[in-house]
Amino acid sequence: MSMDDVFRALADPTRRQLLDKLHAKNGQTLNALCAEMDMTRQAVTKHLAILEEANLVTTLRKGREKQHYLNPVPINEIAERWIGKFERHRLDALSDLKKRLERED
Amino acid sequence: MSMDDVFRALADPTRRQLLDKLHAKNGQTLNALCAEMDMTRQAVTKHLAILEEANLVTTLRKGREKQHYLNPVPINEIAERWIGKFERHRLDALSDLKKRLERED
DNA sequence: TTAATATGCAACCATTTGGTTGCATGTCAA
DNA sequence: TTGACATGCAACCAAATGGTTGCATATTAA
Repeated sequence: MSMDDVFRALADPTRRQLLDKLHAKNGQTLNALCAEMDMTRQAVTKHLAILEEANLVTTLRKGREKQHYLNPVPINEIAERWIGKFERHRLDALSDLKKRLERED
Repeated sequence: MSMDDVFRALADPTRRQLLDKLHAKNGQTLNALCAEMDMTRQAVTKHLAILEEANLVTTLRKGREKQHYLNPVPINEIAERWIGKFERHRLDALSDLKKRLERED
């Protein structure tokens, strides 16, 4: 569960897609997460194991099912590494502006 | 310069080390960045190319030298993807507390 | 002009990665 | 109890990754 694992876990688009799925609906089971994924269940299992190793996903066994939960803490720590607090507020303001402008199209 | 490139770039510890070096002192040249790196200059060049591709580093040619600058914008966008604004403030507060406690040791 | 310095390009190689298939185990429900 | 369902484990493979060496190019300074 080192920071190194977090970065490695986030490097793969499939794993980020899994995090997005959990962000949309937390506590999903393996089979649920496999839905609409263009690969085998075993491949998804491997990805989830890497996410769990990185502490980005927590699991809870419920009978024969396994629920998966997103843990946002490590992601926040990434931002803190290279962005000072005030600089971040500035960047957030910029980002907000950009989004507002995009909505006007 | 897609988000995919950003995550891939951050996945390698050597590249994160290069970002740390630039965070400590911006505008360093290739040779300067190679100092104390346990690999050949060519390897470092490749890493910097990947960081540049991801728009995490911007370069400026000065004669025969090439200066490298850190760009924090893409990193901020990572945090925004999975952390809501208010949740982030909560996480920041937690992180601050943790740091304060660590200082007391 | 010429030698030293700073960077660029390309071929090559070992290891890691992301995926597969095949089979095993554990749990629920009829 | 037995079949269906949810997940786990392991061997295998192609492609990507991170590193090397060797040589080329461009700029500065003596």
